[in-house]
Order: sequence, then structure tokens, then C-alpha cells
Amino acid sequence: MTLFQEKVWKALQEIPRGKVSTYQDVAKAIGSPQAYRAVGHACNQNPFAPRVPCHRVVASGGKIGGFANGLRAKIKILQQENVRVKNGQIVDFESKHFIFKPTKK
DNA sequence: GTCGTGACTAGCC
DNA sequence: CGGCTAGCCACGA
Repeated sequence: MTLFQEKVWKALQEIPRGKVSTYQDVAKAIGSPQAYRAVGHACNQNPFAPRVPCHRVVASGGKIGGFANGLRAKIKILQQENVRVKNGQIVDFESKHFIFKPTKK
């Protein structure tokens, strides 16, 4: 694995249950706000699937985005986390939107 | 070292 | 509002 991916997974683990974050926020948290593509790539290649709550990461606007195990499975997990999903989009996304600690300047 | 792909995002038609 | 294109970063061949 690479250092970049490790940072991504670490950031995902910071996401509490019942909350969700976006690829942009994760990318920003690791120090590359423009690397949201790489963030999704790291999640997809995550060797710590159940260890890393990649299912708590969604696209911008609260869209589910995608999931390696199947988009349906991701939605199911989110619902179990008390996160409502409607037509591939998070309900009350803003209320469940988790923001990483501004460890940067 | 170069080309292509991907769980993305923003802009344009 | 919906679909398509271009740009971005990192990884694999």
C-alpha cells in the first residue's frame, strides 16, 4: 500500500457512526483537496474493508457515489448507521455531514 | 517514463 | 433538471 492510501483510511476511521463525509473533505483532510479521485481509488483498493468505514464516504451533494461491494450494500450499511438514503442520495445529508478536524492551517 | 483507468467534481449544452 | 465533457490525483501495466 502507499502512504497516500494510509492517510485516507486513517481519515475514514475518524468518521463516527451515524455520520458521513465526502471525498472532497477526505482529500482535504489528507492535504490534497484536489485528490478526491485518488481518495475514492484508495477506498476502492482498501485492504481494510470492514476496518475502514469507506461506506461513510459519499460524493458531493450527499450522493452515494459508488461501492466495490455493490451500491445497494453501501446504502444498506448507511441505513443501519442511522443514515437515511433516498434514491441514491443521503437524507438530511447536511445534518450527517462529518467534517474532519482542521489539522491544517 | 508514458498511457489508461477510477467509488469524483464542476461546467456547459 | 438531465446528460456529456474536461480536469484533477494516484495507481497499475
